[in-house]
Amino acid sequence: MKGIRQLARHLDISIGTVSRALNGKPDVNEETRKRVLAAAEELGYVANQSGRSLRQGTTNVIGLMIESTKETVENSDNFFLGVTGGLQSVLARHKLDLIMLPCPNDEDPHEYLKRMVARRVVDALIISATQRVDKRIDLLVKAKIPFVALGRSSSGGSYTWIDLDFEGVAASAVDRLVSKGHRRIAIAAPSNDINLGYIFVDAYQRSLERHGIAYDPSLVIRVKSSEQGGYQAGHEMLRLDGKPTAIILIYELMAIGFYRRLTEAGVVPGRDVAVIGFREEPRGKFLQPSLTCFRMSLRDLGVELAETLLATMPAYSEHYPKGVHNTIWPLELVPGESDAFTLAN
Amino acid sequence: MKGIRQLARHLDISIGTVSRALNGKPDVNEETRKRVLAAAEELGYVANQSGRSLRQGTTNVIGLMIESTKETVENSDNFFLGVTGGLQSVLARHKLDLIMLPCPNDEDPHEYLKRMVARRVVDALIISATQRVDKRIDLLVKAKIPFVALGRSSSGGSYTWIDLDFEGVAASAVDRLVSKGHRRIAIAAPSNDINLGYIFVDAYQRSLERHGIAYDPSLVIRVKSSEQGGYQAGHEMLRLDGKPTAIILIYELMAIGFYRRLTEAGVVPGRDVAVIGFREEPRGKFLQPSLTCFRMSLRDLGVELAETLLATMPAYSEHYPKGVHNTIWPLELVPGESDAFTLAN
DNA sequence: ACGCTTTCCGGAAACGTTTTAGTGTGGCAG
DNA sequence: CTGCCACACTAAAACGTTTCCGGAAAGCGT
Repeated sequence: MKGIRQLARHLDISIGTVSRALNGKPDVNEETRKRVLAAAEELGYVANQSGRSLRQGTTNVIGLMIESTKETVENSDNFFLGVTGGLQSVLARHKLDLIMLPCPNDEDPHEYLKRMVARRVVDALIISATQRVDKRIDLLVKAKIPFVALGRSSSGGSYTWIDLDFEGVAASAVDRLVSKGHRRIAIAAPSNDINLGYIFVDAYQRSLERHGIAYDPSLVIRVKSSEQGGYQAGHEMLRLDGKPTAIILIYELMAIGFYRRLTEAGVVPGRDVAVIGFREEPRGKFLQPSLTCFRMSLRDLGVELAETLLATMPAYSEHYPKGVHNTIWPLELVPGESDAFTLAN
Repeated sequence: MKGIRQLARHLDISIGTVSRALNGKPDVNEETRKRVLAAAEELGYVANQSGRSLRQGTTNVIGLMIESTKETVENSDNFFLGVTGGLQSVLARHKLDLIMLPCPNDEDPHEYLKRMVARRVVDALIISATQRVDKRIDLLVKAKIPFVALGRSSSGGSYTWIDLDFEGVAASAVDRLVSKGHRRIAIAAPSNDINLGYIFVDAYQRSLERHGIAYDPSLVIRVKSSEQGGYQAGHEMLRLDGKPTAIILIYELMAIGFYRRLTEAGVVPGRDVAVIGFREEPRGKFLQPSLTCFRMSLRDLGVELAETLLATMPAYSEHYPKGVHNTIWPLELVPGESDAFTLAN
């Protein structure tokens, strides 16, 4: 277990042969290979990663960069853990390991990523929480590190990303509300620079206009994507002139605070105002009335992410269609009672 | 940026000197050091981690192993992300990076850990979700990898761990309920092998007996630590002979389902039965009535974890008290309305 | 017997870094 | 002048692995 040399000596065989045997290379007798494998198992030998990485210039590790800002901590809940399941199921087939790289919240994500890239600790990366213009993308493109962004940025350049189908979700939500007679539909969007908020609101605007409803900027409420933000959204909505009869909440978590503020004001969600949330959360079930929202499989998203990532890695491009992929990930409507409120018209 | 050799050539200096200059070693002229540092910055040179690790047998990386089983995904929510903040703030001072190692849910955690250890990809480890008897601990002890377990096991052997103060929490909860006149107090504990459940129930039993209340095993309800589990717990509690007047829920998340089942039966939490939860969750606020529970700072726990871990690492023992540490982490009671129900007696 | 191919294996170089041992210079005390 | 030391540096070894290259042995057709 000191290294391959010990193993080779123990077998009275050259280390080159041992290495080839272990790595499934040709040019080694099947009989010998069996002996080597057995001995490795018995002595508990596993190749030292540093030595291997140094030699072949590859680490066989994929990094998933996540940010542990207070907001992410409060919101993302099971999101990343859910995605890793699907990721790993694909990566394992190629003997790739996944590690999560949590960016310290007192460090600039861009600097952090630069450090990780320079140290060559991963072969490829998945970045998340993509900003509207995200310097990390230029960095990775320039460094020629294969990567896929979970969430598209708005900066130019061609790179691989996967993003949720905000357009589809916004259209579906607006269509549903309009079909119930609503014309003044508000939307609560996150106030930070995550690109999601902008794309979502754009799609919301287009959907409205498709129904011949003029876009009213005062109906776009920008708040923190948190429970408090939802409360705030409820507060602001109640103060609006020409009160909206429906609202779309981009983060499901907002619904908690939103309901609370409405209840305080004696307004009943689902009866006096129609509410649609966005991403389903397992623990959203408690909400009364149940929230109409959109569901996706985190595991499947992980699988898609892994396959898309492998496609960007030259070493694996034989199995996966090479090139730049831009994928829109669909979600499915989960009807609830929160948008039961219907306007006669 | 091809490597230290390029940098050395560019400076017309030997690579040994460059290395010493960059690493703050003595035997290098201050003038030279400045030149080297400037050139490294300018050319964007960062040492290749594999080369360095290979040479010095150390990776400067700390691993936090987490399990992404379905249960963990549903429950752990922001727990790990919250802890990483504190962890990193300490580790960064020693130029140590933190990575999270998510164990694939189709792989045995013990095997996974063995692989990671053998590959020598981290210098030290934090393991979590400690089992009642946990093979991982023997493995790490035997391999002489510095580690700290988040959660103690019940197997023998001396190793460093940090665990939550279940004894204190159980005693505090029982005392509080007893002082409100309750004598039949149920407890909902997780049905898996996580050691937490056992320790908690033991402490619950001792607390009861301290008040002269006989321990009744039928009041211990073992369910999944999830929302469904809470529903199940509510169901079982309603069926018990000699209905309990109070209950302790080990996972806050259980409260969602528990409330739901009670509501279905027309039983009002806080009025007809006293409920105390365990660990506060940011998104528990929605519960009506608000749940009496226990709070701790995840960030502070992370700091403690990091310092304890460093104490187990020989290379850092100068700054931290060396040796085996066993720490009990306190929590603070957060009074709510869920245990307002008081028995006259 | 000869040449050719195939099969299997050993030797050695290479990856990028840190660290040890050694070298040359100059200053200073004797 | 000689010996000694401190200083700043160079050269080279070492870490553990993979992979390239060459060569021995065996099989096979002529």
